Amino acid sequence: MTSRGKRFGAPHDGASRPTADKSERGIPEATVARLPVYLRALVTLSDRGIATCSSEELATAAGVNSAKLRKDLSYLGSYGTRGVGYDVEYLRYQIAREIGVTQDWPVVIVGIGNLGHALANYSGFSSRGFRIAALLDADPGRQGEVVGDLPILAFDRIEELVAEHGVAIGVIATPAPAAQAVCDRLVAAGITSILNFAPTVLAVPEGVDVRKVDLSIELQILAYHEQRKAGLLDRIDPGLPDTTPAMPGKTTTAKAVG
Amino acid sequence: MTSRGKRFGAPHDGASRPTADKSERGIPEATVARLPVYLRALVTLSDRGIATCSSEELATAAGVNSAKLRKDLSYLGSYGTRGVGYDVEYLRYQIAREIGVTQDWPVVIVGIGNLGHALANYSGFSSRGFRIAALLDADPGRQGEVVGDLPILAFDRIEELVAEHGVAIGVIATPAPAAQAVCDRLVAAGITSILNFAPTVLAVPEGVDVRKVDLSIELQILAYHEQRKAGLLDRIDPGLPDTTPAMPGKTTTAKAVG
DNA sequence: AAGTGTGAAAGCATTCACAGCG
DNA sequence: CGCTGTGAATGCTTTCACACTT
Repeated sequence: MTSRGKRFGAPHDGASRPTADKSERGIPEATVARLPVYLRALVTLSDRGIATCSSEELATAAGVNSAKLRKDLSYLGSYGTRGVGYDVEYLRYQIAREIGVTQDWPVVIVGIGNLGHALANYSGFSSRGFRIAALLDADPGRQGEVVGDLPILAFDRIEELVAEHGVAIGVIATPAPAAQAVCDRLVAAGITSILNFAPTVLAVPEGVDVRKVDLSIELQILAYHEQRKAGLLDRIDPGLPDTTPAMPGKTTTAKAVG
Repeated sequence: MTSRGKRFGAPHDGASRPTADKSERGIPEATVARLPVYLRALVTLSDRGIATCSSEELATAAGVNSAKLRKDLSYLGSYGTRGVGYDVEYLRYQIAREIGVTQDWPVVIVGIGNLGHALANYSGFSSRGFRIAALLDADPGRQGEVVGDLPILAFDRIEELVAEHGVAIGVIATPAPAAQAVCDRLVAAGITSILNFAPTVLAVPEGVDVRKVDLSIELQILAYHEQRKAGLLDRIDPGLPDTTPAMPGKTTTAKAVG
């Protein structure tokens, strides 16, 4: 999804970016979104001491089918050996390089509430190409507290931190009402990639990428399918309370959830 | 993305499910994934006291373009008025009903570590169609602790809880190594929708939907694009350390990140 | 043999552009 | 007149199937 070149980042849409040239490094967005999954699968295989794997094995470990995997890898180059498969370490390195995580990216986390704490304590950052450069919060009551080795700093210091550490990626873990203002300030400070945990659509200028993680949205998508499964049962075994209870015509004010 | 009918849930893939019949409620998966976003936008408009909106306005609030919004809504029915727009409350109700969140779904959260705590304290559940039925953890040291009104219970009680509360949706917030075993037990207990926060691919039987939320994957996707932006600058202003530092030929053991 | 890499085909999703309705 | 709803066109993604390499 990444919304470079668009004012709003849509959710999970594999919107293609304005490709400079199809031949020149044109990796499809859908493929880019899977490369991290392949990378993790390779790390798992590597940890198990497996030196070589077929597209079938790697695909299984990554939860995709092998045709898709091979097509995806083909955009990176020819890193396999016909008749044999892939060298786990070699492919792992190539994908890490393609993604750009052979070195660590410094990241700032803004909003150190419940979620921010959890993120700050997450141990997987360093092994996956990231390093927390700073924890920021606008609430003076939280500043100074140490969370997972790092002190919470005043949000005001964002410009300084971006300049000093070369931070390009920011994580927003604030309440929804604060998110847009925080986002604007991050962008003004020079941050060009944002991971948004606040349940809000962020508006950003062209050239800034936004991805979002939204618990409620994920649950609601599950609920939709769950309802459908239940509905199938209902048709076999009817007699349960069914559709359209309240909310008669338009303009009524029935309590719809949101 | 939901992987009903597939053994593995792929990440962010809009994999279509085995449609029973195209005419009979065939809402595309990409549309389903956006309905929650529209719902949230409508709630925001509603809170602002706005009674009516055009597709253009709603699309802006939801971060998509109006053609896509109208096409999406057309799968639900004709809930707008030509020349006028949409009644905010009415459309809100219709979308909530379509998603299935006019009543609350009971949800269990498994693994009450840092992230589990954050999820348990998240206040948005009830207003968005969900209710935490129980918090579970396998660690006796955590059991009994009260988090956001609810006590942490032994994971062993899952079957009992599913039966008693009719829980269909489970959230996995355990460490990665525990996730598959927890998942298997949830499925055995009767849960058919899973939201997975553990950085692992889960294998589930047909009929069980899995969605995943993965911080590292999101950050790595951002890193990929960020690297590309930096690369463009490099070509204008060269002289920076560039590609392919270590990792010469295959079989080498350079330290690739994962 | 075994398994990768890849054109070509099929399937989805998005966008266009406008008929049709209030 | 304005704006929705929607076929048709376009573009992307996935799948197929097999030539080709080791």
